[in-house]
Amino acid sequence: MTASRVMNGRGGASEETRARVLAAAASLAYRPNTFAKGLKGDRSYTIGIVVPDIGNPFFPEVIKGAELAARARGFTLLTCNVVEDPEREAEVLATLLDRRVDGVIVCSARLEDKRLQQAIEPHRAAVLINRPMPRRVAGTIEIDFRTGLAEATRRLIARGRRRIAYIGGPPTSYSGRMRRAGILDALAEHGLELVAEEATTPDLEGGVDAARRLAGSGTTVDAVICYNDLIAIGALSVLRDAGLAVPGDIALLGCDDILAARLVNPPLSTIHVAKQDLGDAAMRMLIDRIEGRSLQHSIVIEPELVERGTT
Amino acid sequence: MTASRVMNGRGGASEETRARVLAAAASLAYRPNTFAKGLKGDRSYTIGIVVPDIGNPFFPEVIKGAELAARARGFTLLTCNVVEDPEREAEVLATLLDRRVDGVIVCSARLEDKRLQQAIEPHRAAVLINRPMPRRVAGTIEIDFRTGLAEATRRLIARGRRRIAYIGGPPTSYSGRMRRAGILDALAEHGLELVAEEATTPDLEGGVDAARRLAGSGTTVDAVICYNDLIAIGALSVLRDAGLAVPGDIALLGCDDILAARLVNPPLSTIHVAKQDLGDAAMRMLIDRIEGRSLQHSIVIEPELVERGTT
DNA sequence: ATGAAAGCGCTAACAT
DNA sequence: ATGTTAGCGCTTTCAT
Repeated sequence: MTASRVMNGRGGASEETRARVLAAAASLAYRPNTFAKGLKGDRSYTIGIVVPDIGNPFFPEVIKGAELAARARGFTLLTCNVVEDPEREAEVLATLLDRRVDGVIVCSARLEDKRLQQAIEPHRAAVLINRPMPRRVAGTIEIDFRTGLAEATRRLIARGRRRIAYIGGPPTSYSGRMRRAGILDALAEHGLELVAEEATTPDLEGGVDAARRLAGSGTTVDAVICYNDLIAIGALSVLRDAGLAVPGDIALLGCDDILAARLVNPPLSTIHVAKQDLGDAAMRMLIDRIEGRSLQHSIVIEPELVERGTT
Repeated sequence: MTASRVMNGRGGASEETRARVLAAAASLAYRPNTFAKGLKGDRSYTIGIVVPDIGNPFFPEVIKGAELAARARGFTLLTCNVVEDPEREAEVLATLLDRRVDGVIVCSARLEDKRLQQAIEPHRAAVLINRPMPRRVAGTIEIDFRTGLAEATRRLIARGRRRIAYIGGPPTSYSGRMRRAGILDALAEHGLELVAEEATTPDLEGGVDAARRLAGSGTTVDAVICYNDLIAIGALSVLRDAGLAVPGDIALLGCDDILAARLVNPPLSTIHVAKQDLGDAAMRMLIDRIEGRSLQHSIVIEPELVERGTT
């Protein structure tokens, strides 16, 4: 017991005893056993973070932000990759529960509402990124894509674009629906509608496929808005191969502002999201919830249009 | 005890008892306590993976490969980001030990040999990616950058390049030293030497800085080989801004073959590394070591030159 | 200031 | 086929 007190800096031990304990610990290369600590105590100082695909450059940045914030407060991160599969998401959330994590952050959850709520409720605390949820169940950090995309679409219209197409991402993505809604909002203000629409996987190949389908459909289009930058970059290569000028013939807009966006030619116009800040904010909110001070339930981050060479 | 037997599928329980236990477990939403399991047993079915920077697109791919392999065998991954700091690396390896992971994979370790060995030895099993180590201490997966870069340099020389510069990465990177050695090997075969050399951080900004220093030094150069693609892409933008033609005036070669490499303009010639395979191979080797069947100690993967538009 | 007892949830070893 | 005992390493509670 005395040793325990000394090792945890609880005081209540004479200076001499303290020194002896510390010396013994050092000579034995003592390290506390996390399992024993966790078995008794009700805290594991571990947090789970779930992302749809770590291979998508958006998420490592979020993880990085979250990890830095976690570490600063003495928490370790358990990163779980779901590979875009809702089943895996449920599975992973259960595993995290078994591991007695103190809380979970779920990025862009792919599970439908009811099952998501079921998977999350048993957790002591949770924060969702880009997905609404009753405050009792989870805190939320939302990027206001609806406003962001409405704004961007208005800009496109102001530049004379009328025949706008949308290439969407996973059907289960809440933020994807918001992006689409924002576009429709702006379009409606001008009595316009989407002239074409495709849905695809949120990666380069998905962009290539969708752009090909779009080109094959014969619909004339003067702007394409994409669910994310990866899709936009894939589409860009198809447009270029088809001999279309970007932005001369067709304007192109991505979303996320990943590293590659400014490297392609022409550099991709996109909607910038502060990815590390997102992870940082989520982690702070989660730790607040874990520690019982639930200051705020919902944070909304405004994304920012970055016009580069494709609009 | 009977419940334990049923839950672990150990048999030795009547069909009727089994059903009752399972029913009770379901109605209680029973989930085993990982800490209690871990406290008793000597296995946690958790593996730690340490990377220098999760923000560098190379590593998420490795993690993805490792995670897929781990999950297939019932292990969970603990991902740790070191942000290029050797101290953090030692710290993280100790934390992983506290968490009683069954083993660790360390990617491109930044710690110097002695401390690295000390940090790794107490672990039950370890595999290092791109760093040699005595077989008793850790298994290794190595990409043969020396041969790869020698080959690539020979190709550059064959194309008439003579004034070759190298922009290196972190001084503590073993694989960086191998890359450099490969270049020197090929150069020496033709009685050549490096005409200039810079070292920098392995990211876009590092590439920009180093290329500026190179340009400012006044040395004429007709080819630049870079530690990785990120540096090469940063350098590319500087060269372009300086009005230099790539590859007309200067050839440029990266390393890793990250996604962005084929997206820049002109597309970057680079040395392709099978990143997911790397993670997969490391995880298999680690699990073999954990389970006592240490089939092989060292795997060498040959990288492959991909010539695109910058050479 | 120090220590003894008990228990967290699980399983290996040993009965019955 | 089923149950009992004990102990993994730690901390909380209650003495001394």
